[in-house]
Amino acid sequence: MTQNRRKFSREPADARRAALIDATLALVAEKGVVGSTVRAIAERADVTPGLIRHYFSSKEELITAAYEQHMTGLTELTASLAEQNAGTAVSRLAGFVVASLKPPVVDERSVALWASFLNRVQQDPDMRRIHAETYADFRGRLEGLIAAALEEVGTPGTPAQLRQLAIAANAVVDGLWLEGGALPEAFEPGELPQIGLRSVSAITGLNLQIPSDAKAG
Amino acid sequence: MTQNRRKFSREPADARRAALIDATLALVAEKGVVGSTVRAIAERADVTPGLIRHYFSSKEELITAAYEQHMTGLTELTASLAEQNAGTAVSRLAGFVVASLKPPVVDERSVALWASFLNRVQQDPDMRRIHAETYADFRGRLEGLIAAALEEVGTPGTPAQLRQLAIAANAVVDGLWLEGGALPEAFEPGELPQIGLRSVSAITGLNLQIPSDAKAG
DNA sequence: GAAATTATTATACAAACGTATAAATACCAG
DNA sequence: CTGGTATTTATACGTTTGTATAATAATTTC
Repeated sequence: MTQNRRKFSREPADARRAALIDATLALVAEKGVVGSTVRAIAERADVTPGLIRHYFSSKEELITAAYEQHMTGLTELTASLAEQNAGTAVSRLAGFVVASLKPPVVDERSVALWASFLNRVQQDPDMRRIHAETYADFRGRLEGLIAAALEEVGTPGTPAQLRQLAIAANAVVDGLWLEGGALPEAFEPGELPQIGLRSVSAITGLNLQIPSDAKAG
Repeated sequence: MTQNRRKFSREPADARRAALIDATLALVAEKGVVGSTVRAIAERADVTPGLIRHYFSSKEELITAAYEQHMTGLTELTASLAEQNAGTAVSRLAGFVVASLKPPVVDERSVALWASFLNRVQQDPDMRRIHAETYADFRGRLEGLIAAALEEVGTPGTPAQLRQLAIAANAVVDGLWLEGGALPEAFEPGELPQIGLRSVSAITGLNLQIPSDAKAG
């Protein structure tokens, strides 16, 4: 009988960890956390199941790591896409809103991941901490952009006002992001960025121009 | 040896179905769909696992029934709470917004359920149909209320405008609902209805008074 | 180039899963 | 009070689950 033991190569630990996390995110988006079995994750990463326990002491630890990467990655992706819009503070805010409401940020997979992790977020203290931190980070960036834009046009807000404006603007963006990812066929291409800009304009009293690349969607 | 077979009583089919669905929703909110095992659902309903298959031909069918009940129940609950605000069209709109952003509509469990079902919604055609219908129903009610309020104050909107206003208002409400249910400790009591009213006012150009019972939360 | 290291695979195990089927008993009709 | 019915319980089966441990081989070290 020929030996069927499979060939393999030893990868750098960082790359292997990253590959396992990527495979986890891909699978969690499709099947949810409980539906993503260790065996299926290993198969997606082209690795045998045992290896997962060499890098993560339990499935739970892998899930937590994947969640943290997804959430921080989402904010960083949005911020980096928004940075293309230099210039005035108002245009930076507009760029941030638009970036939040276009692909690749608006995406079925991203929303699916967010939803799949929510149960754990509500029950596991570590997950809840990550959620609170990433939510505060995103809303904080938005609040900073709004504050700068209001100052720029000569109508600065009080801290209490800024807090409420940030919560409201964040809610519009989150709501549109969610619905765009959950039910894409309900919206015309480019509709979400447009509505997002109008809404944040109305809420803040700013006049957010539609950036030239806002149509893509 | 004494017989340990448990006592039971034969319940009306409707009541039994309802009890099984209630148990399913309670468990799905905590553990997600896959994490809600048939055995655990049966235990929560104080029944043995086999009985579930007497009322539902598979776990999937039970899950679908539970989802439909949850989503239609949520919209009906909101609408019935909002009906207390009779009077002008503007106040009816305000009442609807406030009802959407207070308990019992804003609730960790409700948001958990929404999130838990999303995966199935994205992959199962039946679930997706239910999702699209309930989303369209909720947004449609909002659009009707906005249309009536705008007419009332003498500034009616075009269909295209009404559509965009409804999407935007729905996004604010959904975003606030979601964040209030996902991270309750991030908001002051009564903050969500207040911000919701201000935001929808800004978006629609209407002046939504704060109903007298908007403070509770 | 031989030896040591450890990343990776292979195998095993008890527990839990959805579902199928058979046995029992609460309730209704007479 | 006595059957008949079908709701409900009990048991069983084959898979799949997360995890633990032992065997192997790719790579590094000297």
